[in-house]
Amino acid sequence: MTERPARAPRHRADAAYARGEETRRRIIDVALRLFSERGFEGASTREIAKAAGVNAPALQYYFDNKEGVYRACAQYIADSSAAHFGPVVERTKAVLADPAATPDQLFEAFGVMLDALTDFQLLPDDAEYRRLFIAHEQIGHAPGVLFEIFDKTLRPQMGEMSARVVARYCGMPEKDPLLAMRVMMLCGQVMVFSLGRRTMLTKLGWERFGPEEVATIKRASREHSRVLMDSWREESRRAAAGR
Amino acid sequence: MTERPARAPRHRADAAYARGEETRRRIIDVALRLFSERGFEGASTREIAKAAGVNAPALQYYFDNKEGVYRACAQYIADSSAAHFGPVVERTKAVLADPAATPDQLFEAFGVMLDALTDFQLLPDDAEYRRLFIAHEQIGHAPGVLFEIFDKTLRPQMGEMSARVVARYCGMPEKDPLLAMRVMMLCGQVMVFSLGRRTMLTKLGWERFGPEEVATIKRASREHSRVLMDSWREESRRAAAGR
DNA sequence: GAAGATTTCTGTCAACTGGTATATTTTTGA
DNA sequence: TCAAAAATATACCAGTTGACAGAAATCTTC
Repeated sequence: MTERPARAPRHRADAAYARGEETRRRIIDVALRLFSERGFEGASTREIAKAAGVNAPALQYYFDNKEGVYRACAQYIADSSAAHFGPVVERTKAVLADPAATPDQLFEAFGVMLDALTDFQLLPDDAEYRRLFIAHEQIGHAPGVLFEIFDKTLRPQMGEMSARVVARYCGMPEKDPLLAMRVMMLCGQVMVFSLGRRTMLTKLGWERFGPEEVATIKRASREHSRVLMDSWREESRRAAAGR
Repeated sequence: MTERPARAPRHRADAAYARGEETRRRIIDVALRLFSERGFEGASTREIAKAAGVNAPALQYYFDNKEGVYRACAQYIADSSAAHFGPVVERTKAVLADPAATPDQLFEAFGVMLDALTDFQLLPDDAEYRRLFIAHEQIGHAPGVLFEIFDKTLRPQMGEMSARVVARYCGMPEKDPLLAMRVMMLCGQVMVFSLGRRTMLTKLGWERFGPEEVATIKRASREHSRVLMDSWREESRRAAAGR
């Protein structure tokens, strides 16, 4: 492998030559939609270029190649996701830092994370694009760029926070593999609406996941979580007493 | 639209000319794998033909066109799925037909359905292909052939059976939309392992869903279902008493 | 206002796609 | 054994794809 040859100059993010940055954003916007709808291979560079109002070689110019365009889209999603979950994670962190946190506070912290997950997957307009984009990666039908980013930051954070908060609520050890699975299954109740979107909508006779539907899901998932977490708590208590 | 022109003769399923049936099966085998891995558009007819040891026009000969090949694959999955779930549905039907069925029997009937779902999605070797094939349809990245078939038979059957059995266990009306959502979320606990396969494996630090892992999931999902269904039952009882 | 960097455009390429027409070989049944 | 049916093979088509080279236009800076 030799060094990357001196090629066409990359664009500048300065205020100067701002036009480039503008079209760059426009390309990402359009590409995000098309990659989501048709997958990495299904979306053609020409189509992206046309929809963005530029011509084909512009993609090479701004992103080197098709995968570069995809990579930029993934980064965009990662950034917006981090912005969405950041505050929630901080909130949970604060609750966990308080050694006198009540069970209700602990449960509420988990509930807020669950709500954030629900909103993220079902509510906003661009949730649909995110969902599809992720789905394509999940079936290996696209470079796993977004997954890589997620696996490094967001997922571990969210995973650890929820595990810790549930562990403390139930009096279980934080590293228990059973705990991890249980937490996953709690999240699964919500995630299934996103991952199995089509199935869920037809089965429930819903048109879409509007605000009311999402509220219903949130309520149910909280109730279920409360019931299950209470039962785990009771179980831990009995185990501790019987020891 | 004029009538279909008299084209190349279709193959015969007789014992006579059995070789054709053989290669037909071989093509479906290979196509199933490739469609699952790369999606409808991602899998090229030439590649399928080559992997099946035939040449390109053979696909036209046996299945008219690419979508025909896909359709045959979907039908194959649908058939094998029906074979998998048929006995379970019958079993539940029998329990429901017994007016003296005990709560334990009712719960067990639901548990068996949940187990079947888990096995179906996680265990067998070709579960992976089925899963991916379905996933591609779920993101609209393939003709919705399999979904159509499923929506007509399997899904309504499984859905109605599980709803009825849970309703009777909990003393809820069968048509309650809340019930439908609750049952979905119960199934979601299991489905999330299949739909979000990659995420789940990395989060739990598992290599694959082997027999032990599946057993663990089954045990947990049954416990959760029992706890939740009991709580719903209690809720119905209270509602009936307080009325 | 010119030099130089940045951005956009035209034209072209080889590779691959699904599909077709048509010829050849194999198998069957009388 | 031999004609018809079935199965396989050869050669080709028009359309699309990602990528590239290089010219042209636009903007910054001095």
